[in-house]
Amino acid sequence: MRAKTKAKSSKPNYTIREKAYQYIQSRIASGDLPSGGAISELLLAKELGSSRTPVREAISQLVSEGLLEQTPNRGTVVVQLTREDIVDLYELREALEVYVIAKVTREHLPVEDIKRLELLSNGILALVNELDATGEPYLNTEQMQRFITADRGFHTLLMAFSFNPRIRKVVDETRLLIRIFAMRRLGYGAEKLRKIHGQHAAIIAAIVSEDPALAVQRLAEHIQISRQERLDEFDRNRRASTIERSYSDLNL
Amino acid sequence: MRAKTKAKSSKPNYTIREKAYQYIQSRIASGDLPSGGAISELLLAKELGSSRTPVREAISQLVSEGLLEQTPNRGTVVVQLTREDIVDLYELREALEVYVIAKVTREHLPVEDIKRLELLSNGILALVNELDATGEPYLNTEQMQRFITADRGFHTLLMAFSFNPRIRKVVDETRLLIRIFAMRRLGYGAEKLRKIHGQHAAIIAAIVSEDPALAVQRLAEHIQISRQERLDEFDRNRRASTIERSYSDLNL
DNA sequence: TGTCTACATATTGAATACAAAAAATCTACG
DNA sequence: CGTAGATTTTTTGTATTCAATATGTAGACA
Repeated sequence: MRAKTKAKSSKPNYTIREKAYQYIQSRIASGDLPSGGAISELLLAKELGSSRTPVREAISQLVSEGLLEQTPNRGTVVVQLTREDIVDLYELREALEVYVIAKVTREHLPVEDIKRLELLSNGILALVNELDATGEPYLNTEQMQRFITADRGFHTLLMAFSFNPRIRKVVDETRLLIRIFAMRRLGYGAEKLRKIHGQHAAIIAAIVSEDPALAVQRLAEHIQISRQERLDEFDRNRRASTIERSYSDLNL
Repeated sequence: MRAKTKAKSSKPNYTIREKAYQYIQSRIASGDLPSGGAISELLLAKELGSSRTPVREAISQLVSEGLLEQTPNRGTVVVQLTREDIVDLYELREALEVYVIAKVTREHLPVEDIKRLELLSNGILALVNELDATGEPYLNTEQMQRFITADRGFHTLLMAFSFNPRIRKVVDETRLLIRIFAMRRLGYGAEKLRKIHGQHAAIIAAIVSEDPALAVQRLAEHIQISRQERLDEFDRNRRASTIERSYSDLNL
């Protein structure tokens, strides 16, 4: 097995630039800065109590990571994913995750690593039990947060086993974009959670039985299901906002 | 088939920042700024006749693209790929290219697109003929350039058929890094060219016969062979520079 | 001679100032 | 009224200045 990769990304970074980066990203993630909304360097600088310079640099970075979009001499806006963007992002994810799981499965993953995957997977099962116990139909916000952490952790850990920081970085950025812009997922019920847990468990089983083709097939399917959900959501939102717009058109 | 994607990346960009970006990148690509060498904002600004500001922004972008490496309050250096970096980069390429060729092959590529691939592939064959005709054992610089163009074009075109600009971007950046830092390939002879052409032709054949698995296998092998060459080259260089260093150590 | 501290120098990070371009507003004219 | 053009305002792009941090060096002292 490959040695643990050098930790070159250890940047405590007390720079204002980094603070600006965190600040802007969190405001995008929270939906505070809406998709398609304009970004004002001056305003952000004021809010941060800094000059425009570090804000500009943070914006540059966010542009290169795909969260913002810039047109010269015009300005910067929060990216607005199209339907095709979602498809493209999921393809990218699928290509890389599938590659990694094939590699990982071929290379005989240590038992303790399998255990860690199962732990994360069981976190989802725990949420199912909570729902069953309380009788609530859907996850509340805090539980939803735990679900996202567990689900994300599962995939992140799987990617970590590739020992390829570059693949990891691309997948992380891809997942970030999807999460921020194509995911307002609400109302996860016990049934859906059970399905997802089942998929994760099936993937782990395929890894344990050292069947790369099966692992690939199951992970690909898992991702494609997730993709379809995002697309359905996107279509629903678009239909909704189109209707909304029609109404406001009538008001003119 | 998917519609042609919107051309959002059309930036003529007369900004100094963009000039600085081009300038620095070309100096890295030419080997003028050596791997591991320090980057001076002030010096580059002077050379460009500009201030540090646009240079800084260009540097930021190059950092995010992986050509430069930055440590806060210390400075910026041209990235120096390790052996593992090369392995990682080739894995990334393989994951994405393999995914794309599978997709493309399944989707029945139009004849004219196949023709375009063949055209590029034949460009390599033409070089073989030139070598045979002139009796030269190896490609000269100009021919080498044409080979790189043809070889790169083949893969780029293949990726273009995916109609996924995000995958294309990642592959492009990956290939750029490999080309700049892990490729000082010289002395390509007729035999090597024939092999590469054969591999390309075999890949095209697999696409034509609409056999995704075969196409995948052949492309993967093609990439892995290239990877091995880079690694061998890397090891040779390292051995050479190690010996060199031993000598200079003796001189102390 | 070796090491530690103080000072000098260089370089990055950030703030401010200025210029140029685009957007918004206003005005004159049809 | 509406529109074309001019003017004002805003915003981006660039230059310059200032501050903080790190590096290099010289000299004092053990």
